[in-house]
Amino acid sequence: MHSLSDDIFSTLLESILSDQIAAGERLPSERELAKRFSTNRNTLREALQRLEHLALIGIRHGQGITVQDYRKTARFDCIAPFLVHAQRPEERFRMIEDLLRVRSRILEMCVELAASRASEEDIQRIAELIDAQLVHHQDNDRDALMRTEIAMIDAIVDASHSLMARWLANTLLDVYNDFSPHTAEMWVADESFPSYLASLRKAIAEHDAGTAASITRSYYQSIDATIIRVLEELLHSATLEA
Amino acid sequence: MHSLSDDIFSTLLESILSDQIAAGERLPSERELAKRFSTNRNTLREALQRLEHLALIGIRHGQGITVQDYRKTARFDCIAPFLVHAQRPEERFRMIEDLLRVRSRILEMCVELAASRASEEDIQRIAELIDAQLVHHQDNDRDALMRTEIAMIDAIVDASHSLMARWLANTLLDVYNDFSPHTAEMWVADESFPSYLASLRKAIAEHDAGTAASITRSYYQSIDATIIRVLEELLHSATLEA
DNA sequence: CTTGACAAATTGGTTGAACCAATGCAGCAT
DNA sequence: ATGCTGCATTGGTTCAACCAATTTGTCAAG
Repeated sequence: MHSLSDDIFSTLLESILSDQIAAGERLPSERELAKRFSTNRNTLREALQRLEHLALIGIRHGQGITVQDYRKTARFDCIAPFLVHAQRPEERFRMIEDLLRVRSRILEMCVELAASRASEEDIQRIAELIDAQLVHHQDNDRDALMRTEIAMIDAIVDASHSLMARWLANTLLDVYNDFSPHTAEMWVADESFPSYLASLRKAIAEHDAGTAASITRSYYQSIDATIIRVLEELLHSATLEA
Repeated sequence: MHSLSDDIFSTLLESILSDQIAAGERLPSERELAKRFSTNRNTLREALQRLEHLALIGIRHGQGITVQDYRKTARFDCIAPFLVHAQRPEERFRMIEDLLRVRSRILEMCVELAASRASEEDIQRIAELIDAQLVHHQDNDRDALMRTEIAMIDAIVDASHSLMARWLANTLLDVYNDFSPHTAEMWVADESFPSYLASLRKAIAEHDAGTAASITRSYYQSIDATIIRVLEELLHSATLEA
Protein backbone atom coordinates (compact mmCIF):
# COMPACT_ATOMS: atom_id res chain seq x y z
CA MET A 1 0.00 0.00 0.00
CA HIS A 2 2.91 2.32 0.57
CA SER A 3 5.76 2.37 -1.86
CA LEU A 4 9.07 4.14 -1.41
CA SER A 5 8.00 7.16 -3.42
CA ASP A 6 4.89 7.36 -1.24
CA ASP A 7 7.07 7.69 1.83
CA ILE A 8 9.18 10.42 0.27
CA PHE A 9 6.03 12.18 -0.85
CA SER A 10 4.57 12.02 2.65
CA THR A 11 7.78 13.28 4.23
CA LEU A 12 8.03 16.27 1.92
CA LEU A 13 4.29 16.88 2.17
CA GLU A 14 4.53 17.14 5.92
CA SER A 15 7.59 19.38 5.75
CA ILE A 16 5.71 21.81 3.55
CA LEU A 17 2.29 21.75 5.20
CA SER A 18 3.77 22.10 8.67
CA ASP A 19 5.69 25.15 7.43
CA GLN A 20 9.08 23.62 8.13
CA ILE A 21 9.99 24.81 4.64
CA ALA A 22 8.96 28.37 3.94
CA ALA A 23 7.17 29.45 0.78
CA GLY A 24 9.58 30.62 -1.91
CA GLU A 25 12.41 28.59 -0.51
CA ARG A 26 14.39 26.51 -2.96
CA LEU A 27 14.80 22.77 -2.54
CA PRO A 28 18.06 20.97 -3.27
CA SER A 29 18.48 19.52 -6.74
CA GLU A 30 16.89 16.21 -7.65
CA ARG A 31 20.28 14.52 -7.52
CA GLU A 32 20.94 15.91 -4.06
CA LEU A 33 17.45 15.02 -2.78
CA ALA A 34 17.78 11.51 -4.16
CA LYS A 35 20.97 11.10 -2.14
CA ARG A 36 19.36 12.40 1.04
CA PHE A 37 16.46 10.00 0.73
CA SER A 38 18.84 7.19 -0.20
CA THR A 39 17.13 6.53 -3.49
CA ASN A 40 17.47 7.28 -7.19
CA ARG A 41 16.23 10.20 -9.24
CA ASN A 42 13.35 8.35 -10.90
CA THR A 43 11.74 7.27 -7.68
CA LEU A 44 12.35 10.67 -6.13
CA ARG A 45 10.85 12.38 -9.15
CA GLU A 46 7.63 10.43 -8.69
CA ALA A 47 7.23 12.05 -5.30
CA LEU A 48 8.10 15.49 -6.67
CA GLN A 49 5.58 15.16 -9.50
CA ARG A 50 2.83 14.51 -7.00
CA LEU A 51 3.76 17.56 -4.97
CA GLU A 52 3.84 19.63 -8.13
CA HIS A 53 0.37 18.49 -9.18
CA LEU A 54 -0.90 19.49 -5.75
CA ALA A 55 0.62 22.92 -6.49
CA LEU A 56 2.85 22.63 -3.41
CA ILE A 57 6.10 22.98 -5.33
CA GLY A 58 7.10 24.36 -8.70
CA ILE A 59 9.56 22.49 -10.90
CA ARG A 60 11.24 24.38 -13.70
CA HIS A 61 13.67 22.94 -16.19
CA GLY A 62 17.17 24.30 -15.63
CA GLN A 63 16.14 26.30 -12.63
CA GLY A 64 15.25 23.95 -9.82
CA ILE A 65 12.46 23.31 -7.40
CA THR A 66 10.79 26.00 -5.30
CA VAL A 67 8.23 25.64 -2.57
CA GLN A 68 5.01 27.43 -3.42
CA ASP A 69 2.82 29.34 -1.03
CA TYR A 70 0.25 26.61 -0.66
CA ARG A 71 -2.09 28.90 1.23
CA LYS A 72 -2.60 30.69 -2.06
CA THR A 73 -1.94 28.05 -4.71
CA ALA A 74 -3.39 24.79 -3.41
CA ARG A 75 -6.61 23.14 -4.53
CA PHE A 76 -9.56 21.56 -2.82
CA ASP A 77 -7.86 18.17 -2.62
CA CYS A 78 -5.19 19.59 -0.32
CA ILE A 79 -7.63 19.83 2.55
CA ALA A 80 -7.18 16.30 3.85
CA PRO A 81 -3.37 16.43 4.12
CA PHE A 82 -3.54 19.96 5.48
CA LEU A 83 -5.84 18.95 8.33
CA VAL A 84 -3.48 16.12 9.17
CA HIS A 85 -0.26 18.12 9.13
CA ALA A 86 -1.16 21.74 9.85
CA GLN A 87 0.47 23.08 12.99
CA ARG A 88 -1.28 26.28 14.05
CA PRO A 89 -4.37 25.34 16.08
CA GLU A 90 -6.35 28.41 15.08
CA GLU A 91 -5.71 27.74 11.40
CA ARG A 92 -6.91 24.17 11.77
CA PHE A 93 -9.92 25.38 13.68
CA ARG A 94 -10.90 27.83 10.97
CA MET A 95 -10.35 25.21 8.28
CA ILE A 96 -12.73 22.82 10.02
CA GLU A 97 -15.21 25.62 10.60
CA ASP A 98 -15.22 26.51 6.92
CA LEU A 99 -15.24 22.85 5.93
CA LEU A 100 -18.46 22.39 7.87
CA ARG A 101 -20.02 25.25 5.95
CA VAL A 102 -19.04 23.63 2.67
CA ARG A 103 -20.26 20.25 3.81
CA SER A 104 -23.69 21.48 4.75
CA ARG A 105 -24.07 23.38 1.49
CA ILE A 106 -22.95 20.40 -0.58
CA LEU A 107 -25.22 18.05 1.32
CA GLU A 108 -28.09 20.45 0.87
CA MET A 109 -27.45 20.42 -2.84
CA CYS A 110 -27.19 16.64 -3.01
CA VAL A 111 -30.41 16.21 -1.08
CA GLU A 112 -32.15 18.67 -3.35
CA LEU A 113 -30.95 16.87 -6.45
CA ALA A 114 -31.78 13.47 -4.98
CA ALA A 115 -35.30 14.57 -4.16
CA SER A 116 -35.90 15.72 -7.72
CA ARG A 117 -34.14 12.89 -9.53
CA ALA A 118 -34.41 9.78 -7.34
CA SER A 119 -35.84 6.63 -8.86
CA GLU A 120 -38.14 4.30 -6.94
CA GLU A 121 -35.19 2.06 -6.12
CA ASP A 122 -33.20 5.04 -4.85
CA ILE A 123 -36.06 6.12 -2.62
CA GLN A 124 -36.44 2.59 -1.32
CA ARG A 125 -32.77 2.26 -0.46
CA ILE A 126 -32.59 5.65 1.24
CA ALA A 127 -35.69 4.84 3.27
CA GLU A 128 -34.15 1.58 4.43
CA LEU A 129 -30.96 3.31 5.51
CA ILE A 130 -32.92 5.97 7.34
CA ASP A 131 -34.88 3.30 9.18
CA ALA A 132 -31.66 1.54 10.10
CA GLN A 133 -30.28 4.77 11.49
CA LEU A 134 -33.36 5.34 13.60
CA VAL A 135 -32.93 1.87 15.09
CA HIS A 136 -29.23 2.43 15.79
CA HIS A 137 -30.06 5.77 17.35
CA GLN A 138 -32.55 4.16 19.68
CA ASP A 139 -30.05 1.43 20.53
CA ASN A 140 -27.35 4.03 21.18
CA ASP A 141 -25.09 2.10 18.82
CA ARG A 142 -22.74 4.89 17.90
CA ASP A 143 -20.47 2.96 15.53
CA ALA A 144 -23.31 1.43 13.55
CA LEU A 145 -24.97 4.83 13.40
CA MET A 146 -21.87 6.47 11.94
CA ARG A 147 -21.46 3.73 9.36
CA THR A 148 -25.08 3.83 8.36
CA GLU A 149 -25.09 7.59 8.11
CA ILE A 150 -22.16 7.43 5.68
CA ALA A 151 -24.02 4.76 3.70
CA MET A 152 -27.15 6.92 3.57
CA ILE A 153 -25.22 9.94 2.34
CA ASP A 154 -23.69 7.70 -0.28
CA ALA A 155 -27.12 6.52 -1.35
CA ILE A 156 -28.34 10.10 -1.54
CA VAL A 157 -25.39 11.04 -3.71
CA ASP A 158 -26.17 8.11 -5.99
CA ALA A 159 -29.79 9.15 -6.10
CA SER A 160 -28.80 12.62 -7.24
CA HIS A 161 -27.61 11.02 -10.49
CA SER A 162 -24.98 13.69 -10.74
CA LEU A 163 -21.33 13.11 -11.59
CA MET A 164 -20.68 16.48 -9.98
CA ALA A 165 -22.21 15.39 -6.69
CA ARG A 166 -20.46 12.02 -6.77
CA TRP A 167 -17.03 13.52 -7.38
CA LEU A 168 -17.50 16.24 -4.78
CA ALA A 169 -18.65 13.64 -2.29
CA ASN A 170 -15.62 11.48 -3.05
CA THR A 171 -13.34 14.40 -2.26
CA LEU A 172 -15.16 15.08 1.00
CA LEU A 173 -15.06 11.38 1.88
CA ASP A 174 -11.30 11.48 1.41
CA VAL A 175 -11.16 14.19 4.02
CA TYR A 176 -13.34 12.13 6.31
CA ASN A 177 -11.28 8.97 5.87
CA ASP A 178 -7.91 10.62 6.33
CA PHE A 179 -9.14 12.65 9.23
CA SER A 180 -11.49 10.18 10.89
CA PRO A 181 -9.19 9.39 13.83
CA HIS A 182 -9.79 12.96 14.93
CA THR A 183 -13.45 13.26 14.01
CA ALA A 184 -14.95 11.19 16.81
CA GLU A 185 -15.73 14.24 18.93
CA MET A 186 -17.16 15.92 15.86
CA TRP A 187 -19.90 13.36 15.43
CA VAL A 188 -22.69 14.93 17.36
CA ALA A 189 -26.36 14.20 16.98
CA ASP A 190 -28.93 16.82 17.71
CA GLU A 191 -32.10 15.96 19.60
CA SER A 192 -33.98 16.71 16.41
CA PHE A 193 -32.11 13.91 14.63
CA PRO A 194 -34.99 11.40 14.41
CA SER A 195 -37.53 13.96 13.29
CA TYR A 196 -35.09 15.33 10.71
CA LEU A 197 -34.57 11.88 9.23
CA ALA A 198 -38.30 11.20 9.13
CA SER A 199 -38.99 14.49 7.37
CA LEU A 200 -36.13 13.85 4.96
CA ARG A 201 -37.49 10.45 4.02
CA LYS A 202 -40.90 11.89 3.41
CA ALA A 203 -39.60 14.83 1.36
CA ILE A 204 -37.47 12.60 -0.86
CA ALA A 205 -40.27 10.08 -1.35
CA GLU A 206 -42.56 12.91 -2.45
CA HIS A 207 -39.90 14.48 -4.68
CA ASP A 208 -40.26 17.66 -2.65
CA ALA A 209 -36.82 19.12 -3.37
CA GLY A 210 -37.47 22.45 -1.71
CA THR A 211 -38.46 20.94 1.62
CA ALA A 212 -35.69 18.36 1.51
CA ALA A 213 -33.12 21.10 0.98
CA SER A 214 -34.44 23.48 3.59
CA ILE A 215 -34.75 20.94 6.40
CA THR A 216 -31.26 19.69 5.62
CA ARG A 217 -29.95 23.24 5.68
CA SER A 218 -31.46 24.04 9.04
CA TYR A 219 -30.54 20.71 10.57
CA TYR A 220 -26.88 21.11 9.68
CA GLN A 221 -26.87 24.72 10.82
CA SER A 222 -27.82 23.44 14.23
CA ILE A 223 -25.39 20.51 14.20
CA ASP A 224 -22.49 22.59 12.95
CA ALA A 225 -23.06 25.21 15.63
CA THR A 226 -22.75 22.47 18.23
CA ILE A 227 -19.59 21.07 16.67
CA ILE A 228 -18.01 24.52 16.52
CA ARG A 229 -18.83 25.08 20.16
CA VAL A 230 -17.06 21.84 21.07
CA LEU A 231 -14.06 22.70 18.93
CA GLU A 232 -13.82 26.18 20.39
CA GLU A 233 -13.46 24.68 23.82
CA LEU A 234 -10.78 22.33 22.57
CA LEU A 235 -8.99 25.25 20.92
CA HIS A 236 -9.16 27.27 24.13
CA SER A 237 -7.74 24.52 26.30
CA ALA A 238 -5.00 23.90 23.71
CA THR A 239 -4.15 27.60 23.69
CA LEU A 240 -3.98 27.69 27.47
CA GLU A 241 -1.61 24.74 27.51
CA ALA A 242 0.78 26.44 25.10
CA MET B 1 5.00 23.92 -21.02
CA HIS B 2 4.22 20.44 -22.34
CA SER B 3 6.65 17.67 -21.74
CA LEU B 4 6.49 14.25 -23.33
CA SER B 5 4.81 12.64 -20.35
CA ASP B 6 2.22 15.44 -20.46
CA ASP B 7 1.33 14.45 -24.00
CA ILE B 8 1.00 10.79 -23.10
CA PHE B 9 -1.10 11.74 -20.09
CA SER B 10 -3.40 13.87 -22.23
CA THR B 11 -3.78 11.16 -24.83
CA LEU B 12 -4.72 8.51 -22.29
CA LEU B 13 -6.90 10.97 -20.40
CA GLU B 14 -8.91 11.67 -23.52
CA SER B 15 -9.18 7.97 -24.36
CA ILE B 16 -10.67 7.28 -20.96
CA LEU B 17 -12.93 10.31 -20.56
CA SER B 18 -14.34 9.92 -24.05
CA ASP B 19 -15.16 6.30 -23.24
CA GLN B 20 -12.93 4.91 -25.95
CA ILE B 21 -11.63 2.58 -23.26
CA ALA B 22 -14.37 0.99 -21.20
CA ALA B 23 -14.32 0.78 -17.42
CA GLY B 24 -12.79 -2.45 -16.17
CA GLU B 25 -10.77 -2.93 -19.31
CA ARG B 26 -7.12 -3.80 -18.88
CA LEU B 27 -4.38 -1.69 -20.44
CA PRO B 28 -1.26 -3.23 -22.01
CA SER B 29 1.76 -3.58 -19.78
CA GLU B 30 4.03 -0.61 -19.09
CA ARG B 31 6.66 -2.06 -21.38
CA GLU B 32 4.14 -2.47 -24.18
CA LEU B 33 2.65 1.00 -23.67
CA ALA B 34 6.12 2.55 -23.64
CA LYS B 35 6.76 0.98 -27.04
CA ARG B 36 3.47 2.23 -28.45
CA PHE B 37 4.16 5.79 -27.33
CA SER B 38 7.75 5.50 -28.56
CA THR B 39 9.23 6.25 -25.18
CA ASN B 40 10.71 4.52 -22.16
CA ARG B 41 9.07 3.11 -19.07
CA ASN B 42 10.08 5.92 -16.72
CA THR B 43 8.52 8.64 -18.81
CA LEU B 44 5.45 6.55 -19.46
CA ARG B 45 5.07 5.81 -15.77
CA GLU B 46 4.93 9.53 -15.00
CA ALA B 47 1.82 9.73 -17.12
CA LEU B 48 0.31 6.62 -15.55
CA GLN B 49 0.94 7.92 -12.03
CA ARG B 50 -1.04 11.05 -12.82
CA LEU B 51 -3.95 9.02 -14.14
CA GLU B 52 -3.84 6.86 -11.05
CA HIS B 53 -3.92 9.86 -8.72
CA LEU B 54 -6.97 11.10 -10.60
CA ALA B 55 -8.51 7.67 -9.87
CA LEU B 56 -8.93 7.02 -13.58
CA ILE B 57 -6.81 3.88 -13.61
CA GLY B 58 -5.69 1.38 -11.01
CA ILE B 59 -2.13 0.10 -11.00
CA ARG B 60 -1.38 -3.08 -9.07
CA HIS B 61 2.01 -4.68 -8.67
CA GLY B 62 2.22 -7.95 -10.54
CA GLN B 63 -1.25 -7.61 -11.95
CA GLY B 64 -1.34 -4.76 -14.41
CA ILE B 65 -3.29 -1.61 -15.13
CA THR B 66 -7.07 -1.44 -15.23
CA VAL B 67 -9.32 1.42 -16.25
CA GLN B 68 -11.57 2.49 -13.42
CA ASP B 69 -15.16 3.60 -13.73
CA TYR B 70 -14.40 7.29 -13.44
CA ARG B 71 -18.08 8.13 -13.16
CA LYS B 72 -17.94 6.53 -9.74
CA THR B 73 -14.33 6.95 -8.62
CA ALA B 74 -13.19 10.37 -9.81
CA ARG B 75 -12.78 13.48 -7.67
CA PHE B 76 -13.74 17.09 -7.97
CA ASP B 77 -10.59 17.95 -9.91
CA CYS B 78 -11.68 15.72 -12.78
CA ILE B 79 -14.38 18.15 -13.82
CA ALA B 80 -12.23 20.33 -16.04
CA PRO B 81 -10.83 17.51 -18.18
CA PHE B 82 -14.23 15.82 -18.26
CA LEU B 83 -15.94 18.90 -19.68
CA VAL B 84 -13.24 19.12 -22.32
CA HIS B 85 -13.34 15.49 -23.42
CA ALA B 86 -16.79 14.14 -22.57
CA GLN B 87 -18.72 12.95 -25.60
CA ARG B 88 -22.38 12.57 -24.71
CA PRO B 89 -24.06 15.97 -25.04
CA GLU B 90 -26.67 15.29 -22.38
CA GLU B 91 -24.00 14.25 -19.89
CA ARG B 92 -22.04 17.43 -20.53
CA PHE B 93 -25.22 19.43 -20.20
CA ARG B 94 -26.07 17.94 -16.84
CA MET B 95 -22.50 18.41 -15.62
CA ILE B 96 -22.63 22.09 -16.47
CA GLU B 97 -26.08 22.39 -14.93
CA ASP B 98 -24.84 20.89 -11.67
CA LEU B 99 -21.63 22.86 -11.83
CA LEU B 100 -23.66 26.06 -11.88
CA ARG B 101 -25.46 24.95 -8.74
CA VAL B 102 -22.16 24.35 -7.02
CA ARG B 103 -20.75 27.63 -8.22
CA SER B 104 -23.63 29.66 -6.90
CA ARG B 105 -23.52 27.93 -3.53
CA ILE B 106 -19.76 28.36 -3.21
CA LEU B 107 -19.98 32.00 -4.22
CA GLU B 108 -22.76 32.51 -1.74
CA MET B 109 -20.55 31.08 0.96
CA CYS B 110 -17.54 33.17 -0.06
CA VAL B 111 -19.61 36.34 -0.10
CA GLU B 112 -21.01 35.51 3.30
CA LEU B 113 -17.55 34.89 4.73
CA ALA B 114 -16.14 37.98 3.05
CA ALA B 115 -18.89 40.15 4.49
CA SER B 116 -18.17 38.95 8.00
CA ARG B 117 -14.38 38.90 7.81
CA ALA B 118 -13.30 41.59 5.34
CA SER B 119 -10.78 44.18 6.46
CA GLU B 120 -11.05 47.82 5.46
CA GLU B 121 -8.52 47.23 2.67
CA ASP B 122 -10.54 44.26 1.42
CA ILE B 123 -13.72 46.31 1.37
CA GLN B 124 -11.93 49.13 -0.44
CA ARG B 125 -10.56 46.81 -3.12
CA ILE B 126 -13.87 45.06 -3.68
CA ALA B 127 -15.64 48.39 -3.96
CA GLU B 128 -13.15 49.56 -6.58
CA LEU B 129 -13.63 46.42 -8.64
CA ILE B 130 -17.40 46.73 -8.41
CA ASP B 131 -17.18 50.33 -9.62
CA ALA B 132 -14.96 49.25 -12.49
CA GLN B 133 -17.52 46.61 -13.46
CA LEU B 134 -20.33 49.12 -13.44
CA VAL B 135 -18.31 51.33 -15.80
CA HIS B 136 -17.51 48.44 -18.13
CA HIS B 137 -21.16 47.43 -18.08
CA GLN B 138 -22.25 50.90 -19.12
CA ASP B 139 -19.55 50.94 -21.83
CA ASN B 140 -20.68 47.51 -23.05
CA ASP B 141 -17.06 46.38 -22.82
CA ARG B 142 -17.66 42.67 -22.52
CA ASP B 143 -14.03 41.53 -22.28
CA ALA B 144 -13.09 44.04 -19.61
CA LEU B 145 -16.25 43.15 -17.73
CA MET B 146 -15.40 39.46 -17.70
CA ARG B 147 -11.85 40.12 -16.54
CA THR B 148 -12.98 42.49 -13.82
CA GLU B 149 -15.64 40.11 -12.62
CA ILE B 150 -13.02 37.41 -12.19
CA ALA B 151 -10.81 39.88 -10.34
CA MET B 152 -13.68 40.84 -8.05
CA ILE B 153 -14.47 37.25 -7.22
CA ASP B 154 -10.79 36.77 -6.49
CA ALA B 155 -10.85 39.76 -4.15
CA ILE B 156 -13.94 38.42 -2.42
CA VAL B 157 -12.25 35.07 -1.91
CA ASP B 158 -9.21 36.84 -0.46
CA ALA B 159 -11.49 38.86 1.79
CA SER B 160 -13.04 35.69 3.13
CA HIS B 161 -9.66 34.93 4.74
CA SER B 162 -10.41 31.26 4.30
CA LEU B 163 -7.98 28.67 2.96
CA MET B 164 -11.03 26.56 2.21
CA ALA B 165 -12.58 29.24 0.04
CA ARG B 166 -9.28 29.99 -1.70
CA TRP B 167 -8.62 26.36 -2.56
CA LEU B 168 -12.17 25.73 -3.72
CA ALA B 169 -12.02 28.85 -5.84
CA ASN B 170 -8.71 27.71 -7.36
CA THR B 171 -10.34 24.45 -8.39
CA LEU B 172 -13.28 26.25 -9.94
CA LEU B 173 -10.95 28.68 -11.69
CA ASP B 174 -9.17 25.70 -13.21
CA VAL B 175 -12.46 24.63 -14.69
CA TYR B 176 -13.04 28.12 -16.00
CA ASN B 177 -9.58 28.42 -17.52
CA ASP B 178 -9.60 25.01 -19.19
CA PHE B 179 -13.14 25.46 -20.39
CA SER B 180 -13.14 29.18 -21.20
CA PRO B 181 -13.08 28.72 -24.99
CA HIS B 182 -16.56 27.31 -24.61
CA THR B 183 -17.87 29.59 -21.90
CA ALA B 184 -18.41 32.72 -23.95
CA GLU B 185 -22.10 32.01 -24.45
CA MET B 186 -22.39 31.22 -20.77
CA TRP B 187 -21.42 34.72 -19.70
CA VAL B 188 -24.79 36.32 -19.40
CA ALA B 189 -25.63 39.40 -17.43
CA ASP B 190 -29.07 39.91 -16.03
CA GLU B 191 -30.76 43.28 -16.16
CA SER B 192 -30.49 43.37 -12.38
CA PHE B 193 -26.69 43.23 -12.65
CA PRO B 194 -25.95 46.84 -11.65
CA SER B 195 -28.35 46.87 -8.75
CA TYR B 196 -27.00 43.52 -7.52
CA LEU B 197 -23.45 44.85 -7.51
CA ALA B 198 -24.49 48.01 -5.68
CA SER B 199 -26.33 46.02 -3.02
CA LEU B 200 -23.41 43.66 -2.70
CA ARG B 201 -20.95 46.50 -2.15
CA LYS B 202 -23.18 48.00 0.51
CA ALA B 203 -23.75 44.69 2.29
CA ILE B 204 -20.05 43.87 2.42
CA ALA B 205 -19.11 47.37 3.57
CA GLU B 206 -21.62 47.06 6.39
CA HIS B 207 -20.51 43.50 7.26
CA ASP B 208 -24.07 42.37 6.64
CA ALA B 209 -23.31 38.72 5.86
CA GLY B 210 -26.92 37.59 5.72
CA THR B 211 -27.95 40.14 3.11
CA ALA B 212 -24.79 39.64 1.09
CA ALA B 213 -25.46 35.91 0.94
CA SER B 214 -29.13 36.13 0.13
CA ILE B 215 -28.82 38.67 -2.68
CA THR B 216 -25.99 36.63 -4.19
CA ARG B 217 -28.13 33.52 -3.96
CA SER B 218 -31.07 35.03 -5.70
CA TYR B 219 -28.97 36.80 -8.32
CA TYR B 220 -27.25 33.60 -9.35
CA GLN B 221 -30.52 31.68 -9.33
CA SER B 222 -31.75 34.07 -11.98
CA ILE B 223 -28.49 34.06 -13.97
CA ASP B 224 -28.17 30.30 -13.89
CA ALA B 225 -31.73 29.82 -15.08
CA THR B 226 -30.90 31.96 -18.10
CA ILE B 227 -27.71 30.05 -18.81
CA ILE B 228 -29.50 26.74 -18.58
CA ARG B 229 -32.15 27.97 -20.98
CA VAL B 230 -29.45 28.89 -23.50
CA LEU B 231 -27.71 25.56 -23.06
CA GLU B 232 -30.94 23.63 -23.44
CA GLU B 233 -31.44 25.21 -26.84
CA LEU B 234 -27.89 24.31 -27.81
CA LEU B 235 -28.47 20.76 -26.62
CA HIS B 236 -31.68 20.51 -28.60
CA SER B 237 -30.13 21.69 -31.83
CA ALA B 238 -27.17 19.35 -31.27
CA THR B 239 -29.56 16.45 -30.73
CA LEU B 240 -31.48 17.30 -33.86
CA GLU B 241 -28.29 17.36 -35.91
CA ALA B 242 -27.28 13.93 -34.68
C1' DC C 1 33.71 51.06 -16.04
C1' DT C 2 29.84 49.24 -18.47
C1' DT C 3 27.86 46.14 -21.53
C1' DG C 4 27.31 42.45 -24.42
C1' DA C 5 28.26 37.80 -26.00
C1' DC C 6 29.80 33.44 -25.16
C1' DA C 7 31.13 29.38 -22.51
C1' DA C 8 30.73 26.59 -18.44
C1' DA C 9 28.21 24.82 -14.65
C1' DT C 10 23.89 23.55 -12.75
C1' DT C 11 19.43 21.74 -13.07
C1' DG C 12 15.46 19.27 -14.73
C1' DG C 13 13.85 15.87 -18.78
C1' DT C 14 14.54 11.48 -21.27
C1' DT C 15 16.50 7.19 -22.21
C1' DG C 16 17.61 2.16 -21.85
C1' DA C 17 18.95 -1.71 -19.44
C1' DA C 18 19.09 -4.43 -15.53
C1' DC C 19 17.36 -6.23 -11.37
C1' DC C 20 13.81 -6.85 -7.37
C1' DA C 21 9.11 -8.15 -5.93
C1' DA C 22 4.18 -9.21 -6.29
C1' DT C 23 0.78 -11.79 -8.78
C1' DG C 24 -1.38 -15.27 -11.62
C1' DC C 25 -1.29 -19.48 -13.96
C1' DA C 26 0.01 -23.90 -15.81
C1' DG C 27 1.63 -28.21 -14.86
C1' DC C 28 2.75 -31.64 -11.73
C1' DA C 29 2.39 -34.56 -7.61
C1' DT C 30 -0.69 -36.40 -4.42
C1' DA D 1 -10.17 -33.33 -7.71
C1' DT D 2 -6.90 -30.84 -4.95
C1' DG D 3 -3.01 -28.47 -3.54
C1' DC D 4 1.66 -27.22 -4.28
C1' DT D 5 5.47 -25.58 -6.94
C1' DG D 6 7.83 -23.11 -10.30
C1' DC D 7 7.62 -20.15 -14.29
C1' DA D 8 6.01 -16.19 -16.88
C1' DT D 9 4.18 -11.69 -16.59
C1' DT D 10 3.77 -7.35 -14.52
C1' DG D 11 4.74 -3.35 -11.75
C1' DG D 12 8.64 -1.15 -8.50
C1' DT D 13 13.46 0.39 -8.03
C1' DT D 14 18.03 1.34 -9.36
C1' DC D 15 21.82 2.93 -12.19
C1' DA D 16 24.38 5.51 -15.59
C1' DA D 17 24.40 8.28 -19.30
C1' DC D 18 22.84 11.82 -22.27
C1' DC D 19 19.69 15.86 -23.84
C1' DA D 20 17.89 20.55 -23.00
C1' DA D 21 16.69 24.81 -20.39
C1' DT D 22 18.48 28.23 -17.34
C1' DT D 23 21.70 30.71 -14.64
C1' DT D 24 26.19 32.31 -13.77
C1' DG D 25 30.72 33.70 -14.58
C1' DT D 26 34.14 35.39 -17.71
C1' DC D 27 36.11 38.02 -21.05
C1' DA D 28 36.29 41.17 -24.84
C1' DA D 29 34.51 45.31 -27.04
C1' DG D 30 32.84 49.78 -26.37
